[in-house]
Amino acid sequence: MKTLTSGEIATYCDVNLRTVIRWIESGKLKGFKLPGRGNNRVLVSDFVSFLEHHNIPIPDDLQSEISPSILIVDDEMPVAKSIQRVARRGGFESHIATGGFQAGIMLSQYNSKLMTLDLSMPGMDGYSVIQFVREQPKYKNLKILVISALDDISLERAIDLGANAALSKPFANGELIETIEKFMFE
Amino acid sequence: MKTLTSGEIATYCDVNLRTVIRWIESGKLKGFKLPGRGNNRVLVSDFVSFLEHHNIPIPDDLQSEISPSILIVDDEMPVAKSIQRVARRGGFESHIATGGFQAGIMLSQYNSKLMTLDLSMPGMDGYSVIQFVREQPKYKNLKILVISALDDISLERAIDLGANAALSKPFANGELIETIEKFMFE
DNA sequence: AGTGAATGTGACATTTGTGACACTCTTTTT
DNA sequence: AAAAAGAGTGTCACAAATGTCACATTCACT
Repeated sequence: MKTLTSGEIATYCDVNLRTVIRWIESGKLKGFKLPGRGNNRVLVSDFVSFLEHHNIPIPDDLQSEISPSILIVDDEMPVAKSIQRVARRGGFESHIATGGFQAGIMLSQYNSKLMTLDLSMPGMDGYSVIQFVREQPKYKNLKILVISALDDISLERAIDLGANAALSKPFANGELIETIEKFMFE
Repeated sequence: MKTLTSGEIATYCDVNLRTVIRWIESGKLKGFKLPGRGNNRVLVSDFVSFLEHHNIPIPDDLQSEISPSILIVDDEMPVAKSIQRVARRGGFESHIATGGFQAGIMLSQYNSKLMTLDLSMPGMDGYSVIQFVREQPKYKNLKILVISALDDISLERAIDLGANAALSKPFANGELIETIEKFMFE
């Protein structure tokens, strides 16, 4: 149930804020007003259907809202598959990347909403991945779920660097699906 | 997601606004309409490809939108920097990625026309990178220039997998700039 | 509580879309 | 060769949509 402000919509549509407010007032764009002074909010789903209805291109970072997917980054295929199974049972689409390069490409391709990340992949520094992603404004909404066999200190460091949560491996399926759902439903 | 109005395009093309609207309506120029009375907007990228398609010179201030750049993938910063120096002297913009993940993200972020790739980065298999990129239709026009200290057999294998050229390290600057220019100018 | 950024509002300035028609150039017809 | 037809573009006036600006208010932080 994520919402957008009039200003955000103005940015997305490359249009003046004044115009967005007029759209909402005239009913062209469905929205609602906050109690305060009547600041506007628009449901992402309403905004997306508004865009579709007018053939306006949909920004990349909203793509992940309408068809949210999970990117599973793990070099051990069996582990990745088992994560994927849990995700699928929860009804989520997911993709597997077994290397850093593939992960980068796929992340931008699918605009995933959530990325599960193995910290200790050979030759790939999970920390620097977290750090790098967090420097990119494009992925500010990406949720990062660290899944690692390392100790708690390491997990905490990952959180400090910007991961949204961390699970120690091996993980309990119940715990995993719970965490996934938390992030996928925002 | 920067967009242009019909008026701006009219100015760029030194043409009447009426004409621009007709282009859009007839489908010659891709665009979309705002909800209000149907004011037109055109994505900069669509406009640029429209210009290219009709051999119309591209205005300077749009040049930056498409200016092709080079992505330098090498974990050794000094080597990467030296490649970058050569590229800069040739007048090419370039970016450096020191890890696979960063390379993947940057490749999609910048409009890279050429990627230089070190085959033997710790924990990152250059071959699988080539293979993966070549499977992606999105990057079918990306030129891959392998720069590696490995033997000729390895370089040949890279070519077989889809690299466009290979240089052995250490490389001669003259040779490098020559190769870069060959690919950057198509 | 306080402070900077974001939002809403009104009045006003600009830009844009539309329709009808004129102009130019090329192609087709006579 | 002259005339006619056609396609593409420019011009004009007007209405509608959008942008701009200043300012008050509220929001989202510390």
